[in-house]
Amino acid sequence: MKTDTVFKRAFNDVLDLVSRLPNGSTLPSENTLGARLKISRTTVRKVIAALETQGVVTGAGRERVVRTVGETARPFPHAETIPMAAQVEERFMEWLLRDNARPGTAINELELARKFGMATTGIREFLNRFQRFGLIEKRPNSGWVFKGFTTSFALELFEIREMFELRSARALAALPGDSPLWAQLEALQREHLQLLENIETRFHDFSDLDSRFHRLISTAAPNRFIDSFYDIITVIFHFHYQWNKQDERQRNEVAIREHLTYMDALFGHNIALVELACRAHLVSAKQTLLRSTSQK
Amino acid sequence: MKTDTVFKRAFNDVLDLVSRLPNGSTLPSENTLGARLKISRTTVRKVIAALETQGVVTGAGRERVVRTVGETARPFPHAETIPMAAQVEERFMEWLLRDNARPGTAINELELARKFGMATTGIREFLNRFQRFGLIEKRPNSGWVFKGFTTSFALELFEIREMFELRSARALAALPGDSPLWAQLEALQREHLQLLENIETRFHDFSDLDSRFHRLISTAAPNRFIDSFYDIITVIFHFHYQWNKQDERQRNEVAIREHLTYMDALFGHNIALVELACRAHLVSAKQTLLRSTSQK
DNA sequence: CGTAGGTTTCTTATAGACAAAAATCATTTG
DNA sequence: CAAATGATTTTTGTCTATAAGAAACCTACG
Repeated sequence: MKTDTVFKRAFNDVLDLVSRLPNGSTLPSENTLGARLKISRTTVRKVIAALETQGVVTGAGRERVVRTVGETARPFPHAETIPMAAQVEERFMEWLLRDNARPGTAINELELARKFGMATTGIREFLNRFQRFGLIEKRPNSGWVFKGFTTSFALELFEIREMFELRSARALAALPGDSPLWAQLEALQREHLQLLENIETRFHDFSDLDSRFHRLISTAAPNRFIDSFYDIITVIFHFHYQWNKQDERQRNEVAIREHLTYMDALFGHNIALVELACRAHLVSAKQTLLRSTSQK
Repeated sequence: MKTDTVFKRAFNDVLDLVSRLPNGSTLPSENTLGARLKISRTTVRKVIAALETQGVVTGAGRERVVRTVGETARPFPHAETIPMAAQVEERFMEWLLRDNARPGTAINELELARKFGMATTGIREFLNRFQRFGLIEKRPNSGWVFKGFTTSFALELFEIREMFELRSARALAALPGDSPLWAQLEALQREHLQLLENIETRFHDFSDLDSRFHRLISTAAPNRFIDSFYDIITVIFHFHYQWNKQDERQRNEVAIREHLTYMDALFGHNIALVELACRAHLVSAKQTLLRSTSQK
C-alpha cells in the first residue's frame, strides 16, 4: 500500500493556510487549493473531508466556511509527511557512515529492509537510484557491495567537479551585465556576508548555501549531465558535513571567504582571476573531503 | 518468480563444453564448473541433474561420465538465456524510436508492462536505472515523461563527451612507451585496418569497435564517473546506429579513418596533434548524431 | 457556458509471496 | 584432512495485490 504522506503534508499545509484566514471566511475552491499545494483534487477533497470531521471547516459544497475559533486540529508529525523514498537515503547514509564504512562491505537488501522497517522493493529501488553516486556496485544475483568512501572516490569526484565548475564559471563570467543571473548572484553574496557576520551560531547553514552557490554557477550554461552530477556533489557534501563535525565552524568560514573572492572575480568578468579563485576553492574543498576518506 | 535464465545459459554452456570432451571422460567437479561458468554450485547441480535426465551424463556422485554419442540434448533457445532486465532496454529503446519519439510523451508503467509482457516492478526498476541517460524524467506520483531525443540532448551529451575524451586522450598520449595500453591500442589499430578492408560487408561491426576504442582511451586515467558516462554514450550510439541506417557504410568508413588518424597522433605522443584529431572526430560524430535528432 | 463540486477510472507506490540462485553448513571419500 | 558431494538456509528477482493519489468524466449552479 502507498503511504499517505502526500495527504498528511497537504493537511498540515491547509491547516496552516486556513489559520491565517479570518474566522468565517469561505474556503478557496478545490481547484485553487490543488494548484497551490501541487496536488490533485482527489487529495484536496480528502483533506477537506478530514478538516470537516475535525470541525475546522463546516458547511458543504460551495458553501464551506472556515472556523478558526475553538481548539484547533493538531497537524500530523513532520516525519509522517516525508515520502518513504526520501527517508531511505537519509537512513542509508547514516547506516553507511556510522556502522559499516568499510570498503567491500556487502549490502544485503533483506537486512536493510528489516532494519528500516520496509519492503525489499523500496530498498531495491533506492539502491538502483543510488548506484549513480559511485559508492555502491551491483553483483547480479548476489547483492551489492559498498565500494567505500575512499581517497580515490574523492579524487575522481573532484576531477570531474573541477572540469565542470571551471567550464560553468567561465560561461558565467562571459555573461552580459544584464543577465538576471547577476542579480541572483548578488543576493547570494549578501547571504554569504550575513552568514559570515553570524558565523559563530549559524555555521551549519553553510551546507545549503554552498550547494545553492555552485548550482547557480552551473545554470550559466545548462547541461543536464552536469546538473545531475551536482546532485551527487550535494548529497555527498550534505552527509559529509553531517558526519565530519571537526573544525566545522572554521572550515565553513574559510569556504565562505573563498566563495566571496570567487564571486568578486566573477563580478569583475576577469577569466584568469575567476579560474584562480575557483581552483583555490576547489582545492581546499577537496582537502576537507580527503581528510575524512578511508585509504585506497 | 525469478526467471531461470542463469540455469538455461549455464545448461547451454555445459552442453557446448561437454560436446568437445571425448566420449566417456569424467565430468569436471561441480566447483570447477561453477568457477568456469561464474555461477553457484546450486545451479551447476541443477544443470547436471538436467543433463542426467537427458542421458548426456551418466553415473552419480564422483563417478559422473560424459556420453556424447547418440542424439545430443537440444540447447535452450538463445532468447531464454537473456535476463529480463537486459531485454527491457532493447525493447524500450525500440518502442521509443519507432512509435513514440515525440518530446513530452508520457510514459505509462502499466502500459509498458502490458506491452512487454512483464510486471510493473521490472519496468520501474528499468526506468529508474535508465533515468541517468537524461532522456526521461520522473514526476512523483504521476508517471515519467520522455524528454525527447532532441538537439539539446545531443549538444549537452557532446559537450561532456569532448571534455572527457580530450582529458583521457591527453593522459594516454603522456603514458610511457612501456605501458600495456600501447599494445592494446595497436591491436585495435589492426582491427580497424581489417574492418576497413572488408568495409563493404562488415560495416555493422563498427558500432562495437567504436565503443571499445573510446573506452580504451578512457582507461588511460580511470575515473568511475567518466566510465559511467561512457555507458551512456555506448547505449545512445548503439541504438542510434540501429535506427539511422542512412549512409551507414560511408559514415562508418569516415569514422574509421578518423580513428586511425587519432591513433597515429596518439602513437606520436604529440598532444597538439592528438587534440586536433580527437576534436575533428568528435565534431563529425556530433554532426552524425545531430542529423537524427528532433528540434528544440 | 464556464467554473465548481461529485463520481468514476486509471496509475503509482508499497507490501507480500515464492521460485531461482547463492551461500552456508554438513558429510563423505580418496 | 583436503576436496568433493549432499543438504539446508538466505537472499535475490519477479509476480500479484491493493490503498493512495492523479486524471478524466459528469453534473449542476451562478
